[in-house]
Amino acid sequence: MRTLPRSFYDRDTILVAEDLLGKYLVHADRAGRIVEVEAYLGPHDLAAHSARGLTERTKVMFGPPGHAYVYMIYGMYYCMNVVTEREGHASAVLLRAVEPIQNVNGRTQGPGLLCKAMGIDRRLNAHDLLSDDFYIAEPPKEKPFTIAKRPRIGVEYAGRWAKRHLRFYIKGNPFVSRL
DNA sequence: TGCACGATGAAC
DNA sequence: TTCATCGTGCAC
Repeated sequence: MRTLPRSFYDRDTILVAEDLLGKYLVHADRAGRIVEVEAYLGPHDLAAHSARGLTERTKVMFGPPGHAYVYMIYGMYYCMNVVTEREGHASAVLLRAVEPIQNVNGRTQGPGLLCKAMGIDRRLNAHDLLSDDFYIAEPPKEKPFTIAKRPRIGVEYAGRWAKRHLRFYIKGNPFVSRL
């Protein structure tokens, strides 16, 4: 499998989000096919963590593209994002669900369960995705699919940003967390 | 130094 | 609709 190059992530976040669908997320001996994601467009996007500026937690979002932004949510789950666009722009794509491909145990529907099943935790925060043990790759073979677009989950507080269709998933895939 | 609150998931 | 559970961010 071919690991996605840095240039893949150094592009418009919405394009990266849509292109991540169908790709393989690999961590150690585990692999999952990405079937649902959400785009967080930068400091101006009120639903994005980077909207409150550069902080200890969000500094990875402000860094170079192609790195993982992993944080703990509600004191019990981890969420994984892929940092996009040029350094300093602070945008990212949240991985919400994967389809089990290899050595994945348990449910993978939802960002928290996805990380649990893939063995992803805070140790992988800021990890470069152009590495040998944790990366995203072009799948060996891929059949055509339709991309569905819906509002993001759990960001009702973000005003008009909450209404935008920035969640993307593979239409008809049974591993998508929510329709 | 203290405290309110989540880009969740599961139970009721 | 409620709750578990804790790191982060900002108020004091």
